[in-house]
Amino acid sequence: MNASQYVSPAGSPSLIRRGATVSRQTETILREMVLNGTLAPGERLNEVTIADQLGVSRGPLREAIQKLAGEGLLQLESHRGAFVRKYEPHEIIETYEMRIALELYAVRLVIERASDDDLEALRILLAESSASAEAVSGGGIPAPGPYVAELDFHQRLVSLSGNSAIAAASLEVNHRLFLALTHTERSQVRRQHSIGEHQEVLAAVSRRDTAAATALLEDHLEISMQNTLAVLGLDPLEIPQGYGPTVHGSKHVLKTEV
Amino acid sequence: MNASQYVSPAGSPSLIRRGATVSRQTETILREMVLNGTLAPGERLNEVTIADQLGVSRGPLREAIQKLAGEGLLQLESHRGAFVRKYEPHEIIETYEMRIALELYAVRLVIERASDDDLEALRILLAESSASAEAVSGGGIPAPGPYVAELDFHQRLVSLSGNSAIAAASLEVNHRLFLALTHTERSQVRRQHSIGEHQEVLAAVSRRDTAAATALLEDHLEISMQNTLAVLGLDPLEIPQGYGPTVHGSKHVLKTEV
DNA sequence: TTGCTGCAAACTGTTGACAGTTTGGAAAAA
DNA sequence: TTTTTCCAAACTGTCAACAGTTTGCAGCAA
Repeated sequence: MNASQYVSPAGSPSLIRRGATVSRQTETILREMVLNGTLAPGERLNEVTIADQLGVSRGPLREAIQKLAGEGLLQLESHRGAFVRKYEPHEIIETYEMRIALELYAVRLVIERASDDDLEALRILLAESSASAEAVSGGGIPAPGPYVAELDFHQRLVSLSGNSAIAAASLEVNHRLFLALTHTERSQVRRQHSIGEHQEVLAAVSRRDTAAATALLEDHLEISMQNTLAVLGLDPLEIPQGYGPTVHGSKHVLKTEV
Repeated sequence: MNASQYVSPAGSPSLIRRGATVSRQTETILREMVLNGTLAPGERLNEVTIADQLGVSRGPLREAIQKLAGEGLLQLESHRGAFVRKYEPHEIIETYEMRIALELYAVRLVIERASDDDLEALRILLAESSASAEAVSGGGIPAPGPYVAELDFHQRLVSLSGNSAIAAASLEVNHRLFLALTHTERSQVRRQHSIGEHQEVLAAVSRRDTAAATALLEDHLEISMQNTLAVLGLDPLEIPQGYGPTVHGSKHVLKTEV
C-alpha cells in the first residue's frame, strides 16, 4: 500500500515535524525531490535557490546533500557543487547485481525466520496488487507505477529476513535503481508479468523450499535485469569488457528440484 | 601490503592534500580516528573540541559527521550530538550476514570475470601474508593484526568482481565490522587459521569452480561468524528470537560437487 | 541523607557574511 | 569570422556568531 518510499505522495510534505531537526527534514524532502523527478538526473543543485525554496539556510542543506551523496543519489564535484547522479549503463548493471546479491541471501533468511503469518500477509498484498493491475486505472486510488510495485514487493520480502542492515542497504539500492531507471524507462510492458513470478517465489518461500525459492528469485531478477539492459539499448553481448550479465539462473531446474 | 583502509598508518596524515576540500579531508581523518580507536565506541564527539584539534571550523566537521553517520560509523541523536556507534551483538550478526550476502555473490562474479593474472597476484599476496604470519613479529614491518589481514583478503577478492558498487558496500560493511569487533575481540586465535581457508577458496576460484568456491567461502564465513559469536559470549542457541546464525555451509559437499 | 527544583554552563542547531574558485561572456587579437 | 584573453558575476567552501536545547550541579525541601 505504502509506496511513499519511492515516490512522494500527492500533497507536499509538511515542513513541521516534531523533534526532527531542519537538517533531517531537508534531507527527507531533498530525497523525495530527487526520486520524484523534481530534480532531474544530471541537474545541478543551486544551494542558494534550493535553500530559499525550502526556507532554510545553506548549512543544513549542505549537510543533507552530504548524506544523499553517500546514498548514491547525488554526486559531488569540488567547487562545482552537487549534481543529481546520472548513472551510466555499466553502473546500473553493477547496482542491479548488488541488488541480486542482497536479495538472494535475504530470501534464504526469510525462509528460515519469517512466520507463516507474515508470508500470508505478503501473499494477500500481492493478490491485491495483481487485482489492481488488471483493473487498469479502475479504482479511485492513483495506482503507483508497476515499477514502484515491483520494488515494493522486493523490499517487503527482504524486510521479512529480519535483517535490518540488509533491508536498509536494499532500500538504498532500490532508490538508486529507481533514480537511474525511472528516467530511461519506456517499455514497461514486461513489468506487468512479474507479478506472476513474485507469486511463484513467494509460494516457494512459503513451502520453505530454499532451492526453489532462490532459483526462482534469481531467474526473476535475471530476467528483470535483461529487460533493463534492453530498455537501455544494450545487448547482453555488446556490453563493455567483462561487464556482461550473469546467467546462473538459467541453469537451474526449478520445481523439479524440490 | 596496504592495510590503511582499516587502520591509519604510523604517521598522522597530513592535513594538506591538493584539491581536496576541508570537509573531505576532515571526513577522512575522522574516519580514521573512529577506526583506529582514537575515538572509542560510545564516545561522544564534542564538535568544538574536535574542530579545534583538526584546525577547522564546525561547518565542515558537521558535514563529515553526517557522512560517517551514513556509513554506520557514527550515530546521531537530536540535540545531543554524534556518538561513535556502538554495535549491539544482534547488529553485529546482521552486519556479518550482509557481508556474507555480498561476498557470496561477488565470488561468483570473480570466477566469471577475473583474469588468471589477477588471481595469481592475489595468490602470491596470500602466500606472503601466510609467511609473515608464521614469522611472528619477525620482520621489520609492523605487521597489521590478523583481523586486518583477514578483511584485506576479502576486500581484494571482492574487488576482483569488477563491481564497484558491491566493492564499495563491502568496504563499508568491513569498516563497520572492524569498528564493532576490534574493541571486543580477545581470542584472535582462530584468525590465524583462516589463511588456509582463504587459500582453498582462492584455489577453487582459480579453477573457475563456482560450486566449490561459493561453498568453501560460505563455510569460511560461517565459521568466522561463529567465532565472532563465541567472542561476543553468545551461544548459537541463546541468540534472541530468530537471529540465529545460518548453517547452509555445512550442508554442502565441497569438492565432490564439481 | 535523599530527592526535587531551578538555574547556569555547555553544547548543538542554525544563520548570515566573507573568501576563493568557477564560469560565461565581452572585448581584443588573429 | 574565429580564437583568445580577461574580467565580473555567480556560486561553493568556510567561518564566526547567535539561538534554542540539554545537562549537570547547587540549593532547597523532606
